[in-house]
Amino acid sequence: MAERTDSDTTRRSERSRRAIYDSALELVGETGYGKLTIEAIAAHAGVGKQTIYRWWPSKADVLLEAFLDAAGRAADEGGGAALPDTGDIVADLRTVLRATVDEFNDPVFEAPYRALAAEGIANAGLGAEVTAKILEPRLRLFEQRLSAAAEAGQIASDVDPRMAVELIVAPLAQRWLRRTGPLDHIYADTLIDLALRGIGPRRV
Amino acid sequence: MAERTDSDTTRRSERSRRAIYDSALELVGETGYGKLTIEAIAAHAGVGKQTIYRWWPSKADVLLEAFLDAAGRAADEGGGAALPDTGDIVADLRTVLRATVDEFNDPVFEAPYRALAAEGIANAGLGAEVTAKILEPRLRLFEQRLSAAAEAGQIASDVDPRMAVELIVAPLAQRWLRRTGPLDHIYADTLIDLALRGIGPRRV
Amino acid sequence: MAERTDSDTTRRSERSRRAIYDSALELVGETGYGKLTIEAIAAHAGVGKQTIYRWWPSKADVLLEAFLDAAGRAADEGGGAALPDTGDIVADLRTVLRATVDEFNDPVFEAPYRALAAEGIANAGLGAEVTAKILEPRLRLFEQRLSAAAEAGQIASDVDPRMAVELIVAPLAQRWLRRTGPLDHIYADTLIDLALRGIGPRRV
Amino acid sequence: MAERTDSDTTRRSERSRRAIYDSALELVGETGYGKLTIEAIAAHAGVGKQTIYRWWPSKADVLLEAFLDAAGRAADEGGGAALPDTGDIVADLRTVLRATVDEFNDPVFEAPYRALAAEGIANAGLGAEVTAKILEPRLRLFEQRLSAAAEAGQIASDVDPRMAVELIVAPLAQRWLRRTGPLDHIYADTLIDLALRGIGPRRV
DNA sequence: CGGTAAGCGAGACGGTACGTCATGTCTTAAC
DNA sequence: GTTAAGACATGACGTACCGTCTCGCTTACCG
Repeated sequence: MAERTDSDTTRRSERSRRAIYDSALELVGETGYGKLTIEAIAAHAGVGKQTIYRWWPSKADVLLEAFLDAAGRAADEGGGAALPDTGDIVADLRTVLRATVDEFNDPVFEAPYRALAAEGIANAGLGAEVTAKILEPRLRLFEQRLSAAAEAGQIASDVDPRMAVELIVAPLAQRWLRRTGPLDHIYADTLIDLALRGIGPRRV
Repeated sequence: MAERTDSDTTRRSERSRRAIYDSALELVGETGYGKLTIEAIAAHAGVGKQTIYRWWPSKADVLLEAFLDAAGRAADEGGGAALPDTGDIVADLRTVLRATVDEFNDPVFEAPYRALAAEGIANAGLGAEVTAKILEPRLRLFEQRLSAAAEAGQIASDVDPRMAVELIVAPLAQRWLRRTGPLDHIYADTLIDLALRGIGPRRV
Repeated sequence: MAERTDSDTTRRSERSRRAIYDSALELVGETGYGKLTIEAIAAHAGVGKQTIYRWWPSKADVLLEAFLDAAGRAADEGGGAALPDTGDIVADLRTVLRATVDEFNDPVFEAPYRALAAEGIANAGLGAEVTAKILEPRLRLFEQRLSAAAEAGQIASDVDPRMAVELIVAPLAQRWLRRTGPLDHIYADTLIDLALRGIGPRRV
Repeated sequence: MAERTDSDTTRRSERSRRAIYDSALELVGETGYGKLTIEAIAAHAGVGKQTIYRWWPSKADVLLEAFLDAAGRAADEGGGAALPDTGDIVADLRTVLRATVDEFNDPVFEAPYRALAAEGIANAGLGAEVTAKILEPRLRLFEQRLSAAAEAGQIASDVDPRMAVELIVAPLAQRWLRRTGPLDHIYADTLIDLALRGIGPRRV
């Protein structure tokens, strides 16, 4: 992650990098992404501006790395990578989607991630990075869990797993991003139910 | 729409407003939202900066109104408001979602709308406006069409229409916003099929 | 004075002109000439900007007329035009120069006049007007009084009266304009004494 | 002079300062002080506006320093500080006052100095600076020369030297400032003669 | 005495400059 | 030889006034 440039990275100040990460996350929460300034990050971190420009190409990249760093730390502490697999796909999806809802409602997580999402939507380059480094890894976990469920006969086997993932995840993401409705555990449960059953006419 | 402020609006220059709308839409397509400048809009429109600041609180609002104005004109020309209702919900959804896909792939439409979406995601105030003025009206059309389909027995009648709409619309919107995959007619068709059937195990 | 333009002046609003004069003099005292604004004068006078632009070519001219108007009123009340002539030139000069010192120390008089003087120094056109309408009439009074004194043998008769006037008046004006020293009655008296005697060696 | 602020001045760009001085003097000559613009100075000097705002509080201060810098250079080249002392006070005063007249008639000198004088008259703060840095040093030279003349018996010894200086210098300065008459060598000579003799009745 | 044209208060307009802020590059001194 | 500090050229910000214009209204005059 750190080797964004080909400079000799060995002399890089670890202390400065940490301070920059912390400042970026703190300030984006306080002032919002639009008013987040490289100068403010540098000043708050007690660091020269050049130290930021030397290692990162834009403030979005600073924030992206800061976010990934924080997420990595959280993952190390918590369960980490894989989705739970109790054998019951519905129960497992509930666990995961409810946790996701809680994350989206946690300001500490939400502020930087929403900023990155918004910037990634506007800016294709950053968007590709955000997708590759944050979104896709997560979607792949869903794909794997759903494939396992299909093999276990709990999910239709003729469905493209990627499409299935999107059918479940997209409505929740959309509600969060566009703020089109409440985002709570009930919504997560209802969504899972609906995605599994479909909205077509009931076959007796 | 025009009465954003409570100033006497009667003296307002219609010519200037048109020029500002046109310039905003043109420039956002050329330079992107991030590099879109009030000064550039004013210069391109042959208008004083103050004329923009007098009537709009931010460049996002200029763009929002410009977009709504253009959309209104397009709607006046084209069919306009309601979704088609041929009696066949699947066929109608295909028509509409394929058209939506085409819109998302049309640079003239995409540039300003993507900018507004991104800005609305970062900025709750603008987001509420975008949602209320662009997104919700559209979602309501879907709700109405789906309710009619439910009465006709083409859709499950025990499903919250709003949830049903989201199940269909959100995956497409997310693909577009996050650029997580190709966005074409096949995707639209597949999505409709999947949303109707659900991803649960096939019941015989 | 009023016929600055060739417009029909008969329909001109006397009430507005008075209000503009008063506002100009009041505001120049409060904010200084540099920050004096046509818009502020108009707003304070409850008058449209155009009413000012219609009748005066610049804010300096507004102020000049306002000052002349006020000076004319003061002159009508007070003695008015001529310098005193008691037969004793020294006593008369003392009277007049002491009064001048008092005027220069009176903020109500000083603010607009200093502004006009400064502007007239920077701007030759206005300077000519100020000189012609304020300064010269006053200098001519001095010339006349000194000529009378010369005939009476109280002043050297081989001296150009204009030069004589300047020798007396300029040091006082200079002290006031450049603030190079205290400006009081003692200074006035000393100056008169010195100007009469000269600074050359005493001829026993 | 340069240490107007308490910022570390060591990093300051000498090249920029020179360019700003030159531009200020050139532009004030071309467009006059009223139309002199910080933006124009910056553009003409190839300098950012902020570089001017960083080091000077106002355009008047820029011009003051530019003028002092130019005057300092001129003084280094020419004779510089002291007034001539040939032993003949009248001859020396003629030399100096004629030179002063020539300076006042030289557009290169006149434009910035007149602007500073006018601005200093309107603005007490700048006026104090102008007086302290330009006017007073010059007046002190006159005082010294006149004191020497008094000791030599060429000037009345019972006259306050400061008053004597003003009696000679003020009329000339006023003629220049207020443009109340021609400013030439004859005027200078006449003025000196008159100031020495006084305008009182001739004592045989 | 009723129509009409001017002056009027109001304020939008295209501009220019203001003084501030942040950008990304650069130089310097200190560690 | 990277760092903190911060000056620099650049360029956009949002504001204040400029001088011009247009809008309805009021008011005097003139036919």
